[in-house]
Amino acid sequence: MLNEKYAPHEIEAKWQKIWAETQAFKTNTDDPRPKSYVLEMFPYPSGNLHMGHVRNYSIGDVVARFRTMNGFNVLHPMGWDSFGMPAENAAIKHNIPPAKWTMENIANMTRQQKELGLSYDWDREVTTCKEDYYRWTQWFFELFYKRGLAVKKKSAVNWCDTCNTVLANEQVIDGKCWRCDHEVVKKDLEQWFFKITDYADELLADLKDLPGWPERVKTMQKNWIGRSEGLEFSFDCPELESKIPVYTTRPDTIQGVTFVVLPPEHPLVEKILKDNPNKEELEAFCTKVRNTSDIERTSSESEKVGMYTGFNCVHPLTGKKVQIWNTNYVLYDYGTGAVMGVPTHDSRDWMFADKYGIEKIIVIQPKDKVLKLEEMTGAYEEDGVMVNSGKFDGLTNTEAMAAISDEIESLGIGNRRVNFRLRDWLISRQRYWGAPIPVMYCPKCGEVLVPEEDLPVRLPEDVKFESGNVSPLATAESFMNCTCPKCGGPARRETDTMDTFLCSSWYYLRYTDPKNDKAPFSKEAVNHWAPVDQYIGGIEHAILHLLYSRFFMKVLRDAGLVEAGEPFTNLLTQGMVIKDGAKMSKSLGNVVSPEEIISQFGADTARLFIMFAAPPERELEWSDQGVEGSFRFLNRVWRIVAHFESQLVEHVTEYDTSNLNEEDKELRRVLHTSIKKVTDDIEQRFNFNTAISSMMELVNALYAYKDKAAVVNSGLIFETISALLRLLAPFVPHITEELWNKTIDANMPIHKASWPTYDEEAMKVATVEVLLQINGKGKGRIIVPSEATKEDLEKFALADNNIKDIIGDKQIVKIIAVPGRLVNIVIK
RNA sequence: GCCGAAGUGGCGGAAUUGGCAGACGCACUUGACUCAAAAUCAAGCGCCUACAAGCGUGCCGGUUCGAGUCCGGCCUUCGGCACCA
Repeated sequence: MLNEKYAPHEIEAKWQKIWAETQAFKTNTDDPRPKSYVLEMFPYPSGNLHMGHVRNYSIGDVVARFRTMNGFNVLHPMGWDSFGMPAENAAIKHNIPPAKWTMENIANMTRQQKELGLSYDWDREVTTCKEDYYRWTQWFFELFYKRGLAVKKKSAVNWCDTCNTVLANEQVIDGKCWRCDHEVVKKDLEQWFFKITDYADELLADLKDLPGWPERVKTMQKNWIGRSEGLEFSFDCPELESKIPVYTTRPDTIQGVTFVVLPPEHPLVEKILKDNPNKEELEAFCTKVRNTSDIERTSSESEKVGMYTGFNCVHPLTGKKVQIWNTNYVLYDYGTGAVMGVPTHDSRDWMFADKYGIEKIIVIQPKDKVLKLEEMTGAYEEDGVMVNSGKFDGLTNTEAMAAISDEIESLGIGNRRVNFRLRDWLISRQRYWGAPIPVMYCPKCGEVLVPEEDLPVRLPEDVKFESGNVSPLATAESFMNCTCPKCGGPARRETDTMDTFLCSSWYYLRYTDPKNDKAPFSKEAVNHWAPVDQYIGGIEHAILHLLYSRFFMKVLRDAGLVEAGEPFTNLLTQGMVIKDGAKMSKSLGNVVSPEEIISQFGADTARLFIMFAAPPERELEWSDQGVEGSFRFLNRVWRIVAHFESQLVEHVTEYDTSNLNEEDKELRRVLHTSIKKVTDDIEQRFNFNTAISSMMELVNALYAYKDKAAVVNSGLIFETISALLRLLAPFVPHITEELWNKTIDANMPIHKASWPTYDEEAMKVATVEVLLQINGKGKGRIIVPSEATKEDLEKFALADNNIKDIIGDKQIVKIIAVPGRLVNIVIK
């Protein structure tokens, strides 16, 4: 007998225990069913789950359980992105070893995940800070190194003074550190980079092969990669015995060049300063610009300032003298680090030239008016016809782009070129809690990789975390001193660790073969499961993790380790969970903890509410009253099943559907309509909220049936409740498992049951209500047989007394009849 | 500035292909049950209205028998990129 009352905590604990004991969600690679890999972004073990996690995992769990019930062999694993700063900060603050802090957090969060009833194969759990994982992260570093994709180079890099480490470009948000929000400064340092730019073209081009990704994410990646096509060519500079290469996307405006601008970092600046009569002034200017913060310097609102260097170069097409200026508005790390100045057709150049009285030449005239220098107040950047451009005069500027590029190329002074905004990925960090970079420095042999068989390079434990200017690893002598594998002489280890984003760039592949100690994964396992069929996570990784993983996958494919070139076939980006219109945060005091909700209502209610309150991609406004509503619904489900328990235990699995009374027919119609709706909503649209709505309608129909039916049809009730529980099972696994076990099938757990199917016949109705319209305005309704044709509808409509009255002696222009919906009579 | 998404009751949201706007839920109102409350059940619930009618999906216009949905022009909000030459 079912309890009269729904007692969530009791049944949730019971089933979680049974699932664990029976290894209910264990996945085998050699299972013959078609595979489906469902994955949620693994968390950083910060200590406790928050509502964003609950939303993420609930979505993933619904998809995973739904696919299992639909006959797929589903891989649904969970793991820990467990290297990173917070562990190290905790070590500094509370004097706890990072590993201990991390593992304790993992234990707590695992408990919380288990309390949510998530269907993970816990045997495949992956923890990036464990040796059996980071060994392979180091192995991948070596793979990249051997392929020439991991290089140490000196450049101006982003440095965060609070975190005491360098950052990748992707980790700088509005000039600030992504972690601590402090302003980032530039430093010239020698650092390790992954050459993601080698794959820029492919990373951009392959976005079109990702129809299962949100447009928004693809656009963000596209913007980030920032491809542009243009022309690179040089200005000859005999005065400095040198050439100045520049890059432009507007070769059509070359004849309008009146100056060339260099940032202070440009290599030619040194030569310019030497013996310069204005040396002091110029030097002071350059120093001032260099000391401006990056944000200020790269803001389009900053004033453009400059100084004439006193030198000139020669225009390659006209032979005219072109002044060379030092400025603050050129990015030295994009293109060639020098730019041609065309005041008339570039707004930045206009502002600059205007300020310093530099010559302006119009080379493009718009089609509909004539520009005059004295009337212009800004640059003309639109299309038009070429003027003042010698043999190119009269061409449209689009034609001139090609013609001038051809000319420059044939003169041998330049080439068409593609440029990217994307920079190489800076992967070294001056921090402790990360995978050590497996490199040694030998006085004789130089930079040497740690031999593969010696991996992992273990993190030492005798380090000082607050090490000031050196990496913490440099404080561990036992770690630092090593033997060069090439010459056997003494060597020193690299003291930097790897960016945690590197650990997370391949974890989804490790799940396919998590215990392999011969390789990061076997080809059979990885090619069976990869790519991930459905990936679910927050939009904040639109560039960072999702771009790095795509890069990784392509490199691994080129190395022959995997077949697929893209890691995630379909991506669902969930919206944030907010409360009172703002992101939940401690400082705002609007945090609702998952544990609180679970202890009050149970995990099923928490999961149901979070899936019902909003479609997954949108923000979700937390509502305590909404949670109660979800709890109420589960109670309604419990009570209606309990109400029909005596009929259910009869197990009438077959009954005559050809001779049903009206109440039976109506319930059966709602049932089959709901099965179709829920299936389509989950499978095709991820509209879990409307799927739940229709299950609520089905429950409402059961209550109506309870009140109206004179005789209860046991077969129909069995069919209905058996299907209802299965529809609900992916969302609320515990309550459905209990009800199923007690009333439908005690031998087969509901999560292994097959998804209900619908019968189109049952969805049909005998009659439908049709709207009658005159000139598009509703004038009444009639009930007609549902199979009534257009012609029938017209007849019915014209026979309607009310319609007859309205028409009177007016002329009927036409009649539009839409079967099942409406009849519109147009009269004059 | 460029690119993208969104704008519907008191609230979260629905309307999948141009066909009855507001499903489902929350809140609220009324009734039943109760000494009473909670729970539950039933009814109502866009605006304006005594009713009929009228109005109503950010704004202005268009296409159409018919527009939340399509087209043109705006406005607002959010997100990304932005001195990238």
